[in-house]
Amino acid sequence: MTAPTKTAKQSRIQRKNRKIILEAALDVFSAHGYRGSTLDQIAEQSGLSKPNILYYFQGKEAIYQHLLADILTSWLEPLAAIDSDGDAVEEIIAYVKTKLDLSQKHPRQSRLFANEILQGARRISTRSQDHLKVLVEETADKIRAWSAAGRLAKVDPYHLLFSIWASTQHYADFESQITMILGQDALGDQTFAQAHVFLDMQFRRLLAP
Amino acid sequence: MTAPTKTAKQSRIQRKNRKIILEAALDVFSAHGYRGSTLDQIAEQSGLSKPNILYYFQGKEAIYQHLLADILTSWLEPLAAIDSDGDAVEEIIAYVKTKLDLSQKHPRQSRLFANEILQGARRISTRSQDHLKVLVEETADKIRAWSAAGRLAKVDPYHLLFSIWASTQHYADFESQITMILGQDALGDQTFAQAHVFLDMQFRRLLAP
DNA sequence: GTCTATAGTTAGATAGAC
DNA sequence: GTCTATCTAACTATAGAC
Repeated sequence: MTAPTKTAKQSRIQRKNRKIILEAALDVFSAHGYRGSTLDQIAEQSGLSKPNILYYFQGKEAIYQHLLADILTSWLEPLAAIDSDGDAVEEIIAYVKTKLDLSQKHPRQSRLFANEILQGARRISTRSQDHLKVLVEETADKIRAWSAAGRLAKVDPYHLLFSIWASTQHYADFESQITMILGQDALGDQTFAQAHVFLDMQFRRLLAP
Repeated sequence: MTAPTKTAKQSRIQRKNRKIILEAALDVFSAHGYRGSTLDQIAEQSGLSKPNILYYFQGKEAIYQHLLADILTSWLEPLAAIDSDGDAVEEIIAYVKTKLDLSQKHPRQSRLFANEILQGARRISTRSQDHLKVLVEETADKIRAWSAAGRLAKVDPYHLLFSIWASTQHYADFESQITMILGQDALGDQTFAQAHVFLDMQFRRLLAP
């Protein structure tokens, strides 16, 4: 009778069903966006009934918010991991590779996030937005320090980050266009290996001091 | 009584109202995606009534398809304009600038297109998809020829195009994230000038033979 | 060519039996 | 915990008066 909440202790079956629902919802939301997705689709994809889904989550928005929060966290982690004491070029090149790997392994998360940003980021809390901004600011400071120390070419730190995000996430977000061009069975290990070679070269040439 | 079609002769008032509707629809579709947009929103934005809109267009999908076709055309034009007899690096650098300018001047078109690709390009006709593929293939040939002639660094032509598309369209498609980071009044001439300096440097360093 | 009224669907969410 | 049945709201589209 009492609906489980995020903080309450959960039984094994509760955890399992919540996980099933979130997995199905990630499929649906990433493919159709928030408004384009329906509880019916999530119900069918998960194998649970619609009322049953609403027993585990307060509503459509609550499911979406849960997914979005998880994605934001995994999105920000690699940024914070950039080590200002490490080798400048190698740190950034490693960040590029991490982001590209995320695009390959978690394309649905990338697409859900892209959908959200594309439509104005209305559903991202001010709290999360501020968190993102602070982390970017700290990263920009690291990059500026490296540039000033002559360990990195003099580049605008913000536009460098935009370029890295854009060119790595592109492989997840624009997957349908890439398969349109490279062929149906495109986005396998081989294509990502080629992408890695290309991006590695692009950013090494750009960043060499 | 007889609804105007695309091919039929149109009166001045018909052309004017169709234009008003398409302009309003571009606002709405680019901000909310296809499913997230309603005829009510387009009606309010255009100042026309909902039935009146359906007098000029067969339905919601027809309006969207009209916009999408226009966007695909303007998207492909600059690709075809790359001149294989021109200076290799300068031709590609000019293409980068053209794409960046398109992002600044037509962000709504870019976002509508990004929404469409992101959600699987379901509404782009096979005809248009083939057209895109052929044009990309021709451009890849030009790039390979330049590389073979030593006028361009040896780079994978497809991943070069992906990188250019991603990094230029990013300024339109991820506008809400950019303003989140750079501040509310970010996407003006100054930011685009900085982006141009950055991308110019990035692709010159990459492409120098 | 434009309007009001409304038909016909589909959506999110709830009630209450089991 | 899970189900069937249902409420209410929103949406696309059409009918028919003016």
